[in-house]
Amino acid sequence: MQRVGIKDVAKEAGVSASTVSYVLNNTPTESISEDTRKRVMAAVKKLRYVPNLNARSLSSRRSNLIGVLIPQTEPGKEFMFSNPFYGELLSSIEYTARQQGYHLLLSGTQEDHCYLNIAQNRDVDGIIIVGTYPGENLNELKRMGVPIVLVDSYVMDKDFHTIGIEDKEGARMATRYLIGKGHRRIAFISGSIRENGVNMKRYQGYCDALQEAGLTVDESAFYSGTVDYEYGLTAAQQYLDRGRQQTAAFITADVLSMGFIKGLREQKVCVPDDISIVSFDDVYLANMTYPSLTTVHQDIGEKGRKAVELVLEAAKAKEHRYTECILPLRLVERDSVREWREPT
Amino acid sequence: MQRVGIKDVAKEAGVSASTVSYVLNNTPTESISEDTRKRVMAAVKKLRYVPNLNARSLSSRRSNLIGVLIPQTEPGKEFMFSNPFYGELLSSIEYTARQQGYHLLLSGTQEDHCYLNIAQNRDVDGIIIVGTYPGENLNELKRMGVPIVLVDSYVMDKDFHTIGIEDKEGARMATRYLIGKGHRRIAFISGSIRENGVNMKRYQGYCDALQEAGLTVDESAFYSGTVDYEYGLTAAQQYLDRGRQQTAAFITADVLSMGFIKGLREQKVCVPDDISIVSFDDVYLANMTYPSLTTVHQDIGEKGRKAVELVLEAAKAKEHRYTECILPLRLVERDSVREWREPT
DNA sequence: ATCATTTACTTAAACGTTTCAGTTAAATCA
DNA sequence: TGATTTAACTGAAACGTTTAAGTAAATGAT
Repeated sequence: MQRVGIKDVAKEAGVSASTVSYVLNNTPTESISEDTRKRVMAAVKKLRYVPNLNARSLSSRRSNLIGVLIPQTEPGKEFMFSNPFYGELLSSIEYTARQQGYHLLLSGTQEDHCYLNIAQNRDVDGIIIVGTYPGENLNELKRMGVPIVLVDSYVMDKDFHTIGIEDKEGARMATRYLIGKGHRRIAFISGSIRENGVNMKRYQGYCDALQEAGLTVDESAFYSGTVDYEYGLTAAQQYLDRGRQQTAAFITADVLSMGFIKGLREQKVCVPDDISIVSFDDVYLANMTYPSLTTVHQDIGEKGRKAVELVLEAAKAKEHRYTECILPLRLVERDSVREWREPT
Repeated sequence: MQRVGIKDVAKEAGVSASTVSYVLNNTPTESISEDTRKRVMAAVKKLRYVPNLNARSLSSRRSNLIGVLIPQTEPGKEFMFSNPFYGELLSSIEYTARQQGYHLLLSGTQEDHCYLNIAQNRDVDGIIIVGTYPGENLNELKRMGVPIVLVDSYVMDKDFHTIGIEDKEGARMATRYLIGKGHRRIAFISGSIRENGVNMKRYQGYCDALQEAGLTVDESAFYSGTVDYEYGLTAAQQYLDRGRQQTAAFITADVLSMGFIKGLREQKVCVPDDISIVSFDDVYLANMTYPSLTTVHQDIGEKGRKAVELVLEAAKAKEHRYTECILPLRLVERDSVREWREPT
């Protein structure tokens, strides 16, 4: 099975291999006559030539490849998309990249350090990392001048471009909204709160809103686990076990809310009649479910587009300039919240 | 920024580059002394050497890369994962591939023929194509000996391995189930019915079940659009416009059901009280929603695993042997169906 | 002691591009 | 007219691996 290479095209067109390369790449510093250009293109078409991008990468050190790392929530858990948020984000990244002639090298991230490989191995032009990772590995990444965009990460390091949202402000907005509806005891339900993480920021926003309103932050209103449907179910059980002390909950992910609502419903506790919920993300799902979720909307599509934009910009720029991009949020009112009047 | 290459390792370890290569690849035909092996590994560690996979691909014609093509339902539509099914499938594929040391080259597929590029360009070891595509392009693919696995496609061509499910039988099972619950007028709601496509098979199963039971296949019970939430909403409107003639519906995708249920609810029509629904796929979502969906369960994780298994098996085998894999289905009973007694 | 085999390597030619540094021949300029 | 520039190419050395073929020393068989 002989591949047709650039030399075959050259022979067919009666020119040298380099000329073919210049034609194909439209190299701006080289001048090619209209005639040769046509002959080359004809040969390309005739022989069905498609350039081998591996060879091109090797030679030029550009690969037209973007590495994308998506967190795999649990080590053994097969579905990294336990949160549909990632699917939507990935989809947007893929689409945007493709429009610009880039392909995606996709990998989930567990405990191992496979993203190092992705970076160094294939000469990717840039890397988009979704979520945060242990700092030691990030340091490894820094030393290999590949541009890196961190999505939803609060690693404050000027060597990485970042793109995120106003997590704290969004959480504040959500909590305030519940307070505005008359709620005084509001649960906070989220994945794990690591220092400087997204959930931490959201917790801060939640606390701020409570304090502004003169309400106390209650330890027993705090629920923390993993960001998935299962923990939503668990949180519901915990809520019931603790005696249903809150009339509302701010939940940091739609998928968590789904589990929470389901868990409650199994015990005949209804949303929003018995407890109101505001959640976060506004994934596609949030409007499909019953009750539909009142949630903090973030533009996931835009997040993906920006991530690609940033990474390609950085790849093309010669000198490193740090960029940060924070996307706006807004609250979308749907059916998971009701006004609350304290029974007298 | 000088990359550390195999030569640097060789120099450090005091051996030739090929020896390093042999050590790294554990080439079974070469014998290496324990001493050199250790020296090489030490040098690798010391210099932080990571092999360049592009060069390796170029030289060996193996890339440890699997191309994955996921359908993008509509040309302009950004989210190829309009159906969460694809996200779950992709996730499984990614995980399985990674366990075996393979990475994914991901691309959506629109009208353009980008999957040709993926195949030829990067020397992918195999391609997994989800859904069906215009035959002409498939012919192009055939001529470049890359193993190809078609997922959920009824292209009957022994040059492609295939993996799928008993679509017809599953639909029959679903429809029968509704009939067993007393329903006599059952709608069929699906995406477009292309010749030989998955939806066509499911339609056949639906028809079979009706005919077995002596029921007539009614034109006005047939709804066809695109496989997404939006069409679910539309179908609901159509159902209402046509005068709610059916007491049940077999819907060929969970995501369609979600839209359908939502669309009905907006008009105060309830599932399962007013109309029963059995759908297909059993995506993660199907159990999260209210009412939870009675649906034909397929093992999406297994589908992904099998796809990778097949493609890698084919990549390693010297001679081409056609394989086909059909996964079993089962009906999962949840809350979207009720018994129906014809009012007298 | 001699020849054949095995072990443990090395050399060098691919793999298919890009790109720097020439090399012509024609066009332009003084 | 001769010198200089420009347009249009070509040759060959990278890029970082793999791998077939070769070699020298050590081992084994006769």
